[in-house]
Amino acid sequence: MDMAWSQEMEERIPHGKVRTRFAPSPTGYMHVGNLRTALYTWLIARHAGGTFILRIEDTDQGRLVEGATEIIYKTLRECGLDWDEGPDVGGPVGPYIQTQRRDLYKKYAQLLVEKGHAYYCFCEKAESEEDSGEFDRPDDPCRVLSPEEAQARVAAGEPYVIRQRIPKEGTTTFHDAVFGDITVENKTLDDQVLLKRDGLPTYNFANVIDDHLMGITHVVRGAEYLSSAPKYNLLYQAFGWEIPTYIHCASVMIADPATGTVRKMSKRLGDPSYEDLKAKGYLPQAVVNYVSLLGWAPHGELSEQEFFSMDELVRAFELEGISKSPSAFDMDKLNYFNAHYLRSLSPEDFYALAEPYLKEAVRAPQVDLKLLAPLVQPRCDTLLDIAPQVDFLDELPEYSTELYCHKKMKTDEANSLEALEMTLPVLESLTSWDHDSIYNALVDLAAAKELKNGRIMWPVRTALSGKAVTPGGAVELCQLLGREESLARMRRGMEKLR
RNA sequence: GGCCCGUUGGUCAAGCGGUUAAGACACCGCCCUUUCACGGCGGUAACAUGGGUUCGAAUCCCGUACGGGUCACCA
Repeated sequence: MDMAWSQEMEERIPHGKVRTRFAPSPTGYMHVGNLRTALYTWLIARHAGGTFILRIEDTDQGRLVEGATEIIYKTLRECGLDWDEGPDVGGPVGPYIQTQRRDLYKKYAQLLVEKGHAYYCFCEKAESEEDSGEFDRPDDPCRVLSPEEAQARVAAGEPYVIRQRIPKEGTTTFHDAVFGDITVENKTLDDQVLLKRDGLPTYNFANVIDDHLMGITHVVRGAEYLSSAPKYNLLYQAFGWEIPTYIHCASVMIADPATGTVRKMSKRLGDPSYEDLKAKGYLPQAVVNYVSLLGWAPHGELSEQEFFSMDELVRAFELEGISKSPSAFDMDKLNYFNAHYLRSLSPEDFYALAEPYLKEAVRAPQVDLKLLAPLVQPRCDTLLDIAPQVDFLDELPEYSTELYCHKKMKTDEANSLEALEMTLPVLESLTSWDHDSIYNALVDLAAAKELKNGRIMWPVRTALSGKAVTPGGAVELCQLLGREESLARMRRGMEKLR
């Protein structure tokens, strides 16, 4: 057989540098667990000054989702995970979409058949009902077909798959950078399908072929693939190829309030995708930073650091820090990270992000959103927290006069009315409506009456907002609402208290 | 069920034979303060379990329990 094609492919493989790949299936939104895998894969490449490749694994024609590839691109871009080679940017070992590599897999599968490490199978598609309760698979009769007979049936046009021929005896050991050496008995491995009836490769086969032909040095993936790793080794050995470094990452779990336990994250059960989190007002940097620490921890002197810029992450990321045990995604902690990133933003940057949310929530024309933004900035976990804090600016809500009673401020309904009555004329006579003028007027009034500031401030704030909690206090609210609206709301408060 | 993997506070986790077993989130308390936040200070809380090995074990070995993964012509 002419093996020139094989030689040719080999020659395209880049050597000498770390090369990693993220290889998602375009089957929908990007899951938080996928994002973490992508991040670790990218970090390993960047840390080593290597190459990061994007490959689209679309061999399951039945599960393709329209637009999913674009979502993958968008998510990676927003998270700062740039790729050096991929479907859109090309590269030396393309194409980077598996369905465009179709013929390749078939050739390699046939090569394996010739070498005796695989065989044609003409059996009907096995029923794979998980609850069949049957775990033992009978020997495949096609395994013992003579090559001649198999060839003849193929030539006759009979549909077939190609299966890997796993040795019945012995053991296979593989090495994983996270889990160490793992040995299994070959008899526990089944003759997995390599090439499907439709001529496309299975995930397990396409991975080995592509990872080799693309010169991948470090294979990063979820621990759910740990048990198929021995079969990969057998495949690499059958081809005589060098085995890449495996890096299996334990699953990302999520608390299940229904059962009070944790379970593996799943999109099907409504667990958060990157898109979901973004829609819920989380920042990409916060998500990336938080996710980086889910199953990895920096070592040495960095072990107490939790906030990392991308550059810092690239420098700090070491395989040794990857955890063997699954970790639970914790919304509280994500909130903490998001709040931190939100607060770290410059006023300008925060305003740019918050503006659409502020505009949506506040229509009153006199409210200066640039004044409002810094007040809400330290009070938000997510951008979605903005609206409910500022809704009172448009319209004074109905409220109970009990709001005027505050133990620590020593206020009650009676003395609040008095406070408002004495404050109103002071504010009415104010010639300038800026922060300092208002503040000084109120503080001076309190001093003149020998009252604690709170005795004045609390009633004013309450009258202006009708809420127990507001961004900013009495002075800030006066500023935001403007003179007329502020005075009107104070009069309204006095009416209610009388 | 077979095989494989895992197990430090509620959660993320440091630790890699000798520590008062870090730190963070959450929770609680105090301080700051014109509310609430922010910020500061402090507190509650952990090595699944039983055997070894060792002068000494959260760290090494074995068993048990519990949890997870896998056993598709899905990835």
